Amino acid sequence: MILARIQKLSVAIPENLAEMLEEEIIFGRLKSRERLTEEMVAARYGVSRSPVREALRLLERDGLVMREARRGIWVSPMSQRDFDEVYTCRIELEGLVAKQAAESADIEKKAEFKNLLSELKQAQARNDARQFFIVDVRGSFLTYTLAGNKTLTRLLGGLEKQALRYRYHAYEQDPKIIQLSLDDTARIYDAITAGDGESAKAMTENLIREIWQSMRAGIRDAFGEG
Amino acid sequence: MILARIQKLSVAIPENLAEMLEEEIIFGRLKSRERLTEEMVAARYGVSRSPVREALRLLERDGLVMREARRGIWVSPMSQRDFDEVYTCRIELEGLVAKQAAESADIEKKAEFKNLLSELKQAQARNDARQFFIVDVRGSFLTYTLAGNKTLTRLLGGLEKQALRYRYHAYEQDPKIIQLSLDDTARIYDAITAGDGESAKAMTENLIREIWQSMRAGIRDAFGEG
DNA sequence: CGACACCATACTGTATACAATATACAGGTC
DNA sequence: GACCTGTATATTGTATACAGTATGGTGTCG
Repeated sequence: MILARIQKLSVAIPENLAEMLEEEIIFGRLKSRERLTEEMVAARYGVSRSPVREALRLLERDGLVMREARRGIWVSPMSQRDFDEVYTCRIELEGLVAKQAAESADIEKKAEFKNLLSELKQAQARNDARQFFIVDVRGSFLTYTLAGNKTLTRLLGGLEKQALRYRYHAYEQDPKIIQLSLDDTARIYDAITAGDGESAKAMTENLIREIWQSMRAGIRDAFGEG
Repeated sequence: MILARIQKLSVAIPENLAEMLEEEIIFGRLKSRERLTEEMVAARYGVSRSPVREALRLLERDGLVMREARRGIWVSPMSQRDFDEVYTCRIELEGLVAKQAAESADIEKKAEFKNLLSELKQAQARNDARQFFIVDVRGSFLTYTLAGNKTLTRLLGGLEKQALRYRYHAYEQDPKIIQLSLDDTARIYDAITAGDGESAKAMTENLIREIWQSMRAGIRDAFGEG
């Protein structure tokens, strides 16, 4: 999703717009509660309001913006409450997808995890947070692909992005949070590659729960309880 | 969602259109794989293509229609595979929502379950399947409201509808499947009202799993493995 | 000074017009 | 006859014009 969008803009403008806005929101260039007027977005990207409206519907679907009928659209507010919601859902669904991914027999795809892991380490070494998160998302999508459950992928797509907003914020506050993410991610990848569904699930659930707990106080301090 | 839409059509046309199309799809008047052209829908409901496009985006979000860029939109195909996907996700998420609903202290809302249950029994006695499912959906949304987890509600909204398609189909094949649904539903309501989150969760998971298994063969016979 | 009504403005919501693209079919070429 | 190419048509995708509504300010009245 993120990435790989140059020169694609000629087709599927709404999807591409949505991806670009997504990035703006995840990486905090569009801030929580900031208003988005259709005309502003249209002017900024040099298109008309029609594709903008559809792009905003897509963002709404993924919980990145909130619409109030006939009033407008705002970047979704962040709060500890929202964070809790996203993470309680993630625990269940990421656990399930890890289990189903582990049960896949697609050895070649599983081998990809090794490359991703080294890319993650490189990004971390270079202190390139943006790249780190982009690769991390690719890892998530690899997991989703392995699981081969389209419905689950659809649901997780809309959670992953919200989660990433919080994770990127946490990184900005304290860059060494990446270390935690990297260790966790490596362990998850290993569990999936090993092919033991039940333990992959349990590990994933535990790891996400850990991250959740470690980030929780900081989120409250930054955004309030909600 | 279903229901309560007469005279609201003046505002929020896309949402209302989506609800009506939703019903058409769930109750099988729009069949699996049937093509939907924007102009056809627009003409049928006496509106222009703009709100139709947005309504179709909403249906896409909930997995009820599939879009292929620049080719068109089709009612999502049903299959045992898709059914399995929806139900594996439902087990996790409905379990979670039941737990969180049980933990709510909103006694008045919980009391509503009693009324819903008697409505369900009436609908069953009258053999009014459509009404049965409509009330059942209201029960689900009451549970979601009690849980007070907007993110979870957003995710479940898109699963519930897909699930209902399969459940309505099963009903058409064999009307006494409603009996199973009623018993299950009553037990779930009781568990939530009792306020024991963990057991509400476990019960819900088991009950959904039971329904899943009982319907699975029939779904394969009707729609193929996928 | 406060409250209410009115109007201007800005924006969302809808309709329509236009552009671009996919599909089917006809005709030509090998 | 098989395959390719070009063109007609249907449908999606985008731009623009118009309608309706929420908001903020101004003025008037109590």
